[in-house]
Amino acid sequence: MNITKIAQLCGVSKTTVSRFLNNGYVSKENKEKIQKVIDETGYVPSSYAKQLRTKKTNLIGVIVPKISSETISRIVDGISSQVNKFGYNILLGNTDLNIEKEIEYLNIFKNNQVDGIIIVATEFTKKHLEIMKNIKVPIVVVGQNIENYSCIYHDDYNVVKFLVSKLKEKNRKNIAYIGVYKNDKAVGYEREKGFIDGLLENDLNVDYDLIKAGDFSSESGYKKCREIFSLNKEIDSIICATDNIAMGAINFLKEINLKVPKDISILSIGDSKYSKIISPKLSTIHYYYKTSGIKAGEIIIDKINNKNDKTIKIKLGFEYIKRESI
Amino acid sequence: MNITKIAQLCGVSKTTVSRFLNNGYVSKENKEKIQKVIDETGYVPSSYAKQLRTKKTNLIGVIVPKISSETISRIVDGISSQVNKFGYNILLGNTDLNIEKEIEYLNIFKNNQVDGIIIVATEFTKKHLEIMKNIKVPIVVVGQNIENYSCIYHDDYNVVKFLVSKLKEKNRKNIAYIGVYKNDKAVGYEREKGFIDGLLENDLNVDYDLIKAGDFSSESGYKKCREIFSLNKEIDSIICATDNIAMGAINFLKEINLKVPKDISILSIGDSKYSKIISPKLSTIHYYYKTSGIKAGEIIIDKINNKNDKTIKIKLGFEYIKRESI
DNA sequence: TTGTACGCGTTATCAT
DNA sequence: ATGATAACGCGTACAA
Repeated sequence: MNITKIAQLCGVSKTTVSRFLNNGYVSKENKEKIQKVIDETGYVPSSYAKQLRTKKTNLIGVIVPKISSETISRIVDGISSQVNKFGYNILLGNTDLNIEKEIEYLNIFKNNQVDGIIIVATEFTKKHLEIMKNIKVPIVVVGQNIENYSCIYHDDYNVVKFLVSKLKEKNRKNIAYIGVYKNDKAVGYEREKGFIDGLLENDLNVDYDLIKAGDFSSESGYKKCREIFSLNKEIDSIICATDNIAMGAINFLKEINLKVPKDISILSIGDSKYSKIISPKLSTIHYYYKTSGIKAGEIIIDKINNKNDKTIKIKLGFEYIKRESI
Repeated sequence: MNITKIAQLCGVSKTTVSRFLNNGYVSKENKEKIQKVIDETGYVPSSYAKQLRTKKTNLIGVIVPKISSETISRIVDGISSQVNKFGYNILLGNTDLNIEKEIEYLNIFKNNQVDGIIIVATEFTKKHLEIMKNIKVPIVVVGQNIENYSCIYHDDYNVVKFLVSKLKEKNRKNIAYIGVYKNDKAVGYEREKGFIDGLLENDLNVDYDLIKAGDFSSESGYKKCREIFSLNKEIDSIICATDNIAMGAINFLKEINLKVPKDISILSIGDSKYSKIISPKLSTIHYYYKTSGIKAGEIIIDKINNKNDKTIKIKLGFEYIKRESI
């Protein structure tokens, strides 16, 4: 079934049917006639023919490192709810933390196939930027601030500085840090930098032995915590780059019979669903992940519809959630 | 840039370029020439023109109730990893638990736009089935067994029966159950039915006061647990339909100073990332969510490529993960 | 091995 | 208010 056949069944030209479908001027008579035939036949216009003609797909390409992560899936949730309102759908590029696949998806989305791209990446290499430069559709970056691109990100650097000051308030002075590898710019690099500068600003000693980096898992938190305590140094608190890491660390502390928060204070970032369920409940930072997805959706649609070429930067705030671990 | 211009730049016909792109016979000379021009220009064939011509989009429509859920995102992860291997991508339909949107997405995906549909729904209404009947592309259902459709699902009914027998082994006799509303066929209906039949098979008394249904949140688990204990009945164990619910229940038990597993045994289903982090670590059922996504991907691609019309049913097994809560 | 000519289903242009 | 016709960019019979 196609527009020509519908036109024949109605005894009108396909131009009229097309006008009917796209809200052009059609006589009442014909409107009714066409609607009836469409209902009877269950006709749906071919999206690819339409795309070929209009150069629009109503698709947003969303590139993410790992869809099965609470953080990422909340961002995607936000993007999806926002762009759906405007009739857009999501073409999902799940890269499984594989940088090659990120590049691959950028290439797939290049030129056509999608009307805009939202990318949530941990690391932007030269290769990324080179390809992105040659992409004609608008691009929005979520999670970090990349020069010359519209970005939605959190203030990772200052958040950790803030956490250090919270510990200082409680008179904690021997603070360890468990983060992630630094090629992750936001979670790895920025947060660790915030930690070190936070110590300096609060006149605390920077002991690089107490700064560890692993991956995003709770297992990593557990291991790194063990490493820290094997040094036999005095430690009264730990800042963890993510809730997951904090949970692993707490598990290790339980094993060596240290009480949180009496013996050791723990602070982390994420406010994950489980941070308020576990015991002790985590004192953590709430980040607006879903909001960041919504904002990214807003911006990309503005760029698409209004050919808005401005580079927009949105630094989202944060909320300190005090619970039991401090 | 299009195929005609590339052809001009190479001094060949566009047919030759098309053949080059689709692995047809082209002389070595021309192959090199064309490759060079493509590299220089960064040409990427127009996907919509190709789709219009071939009637293939290489897109799989994936409809899910909520992408920001550990269970769902693991399924999507599996689908994505599998279909990517065959050059397919995912068009994501996130319905935010809104049945109307499920119907909407089915309509969007109808006829064209995608080559196949994978749907993860909690409830299949008549309206769903009516639309699905009229969809020409293959459909695979994940999470429950729907007549006449290929399905990947878990054995929810027998899993809960199994859990009841585990409690019986430990001589627990007063078992409560916290589940979810029964219009969710798999998690709501099947699991609760398994619970009741499990009691009967083990010669245990069925007390409907001790069977509660809420939503999927830990808050619901907390509330329902409180309701159960407000009855002042003897209770020595609780089976929870999900890990989340179990975590909420455990939090309530802590508040009334009941020890898990000494006073109360807890069993649940899901083996979520956090079930092994919290204290006490949950004894739970491992479900193969990612695998179910992979299988769904396998089947849909088989259906697409081989026009395989058989209805395939896969009931996945489960694994009992004994930890500390029993 | 290569090229010509046509058609996929739609929308845009221009006349009427 | 309506219709004839071209064009979007590609793949593919068919002929050479």
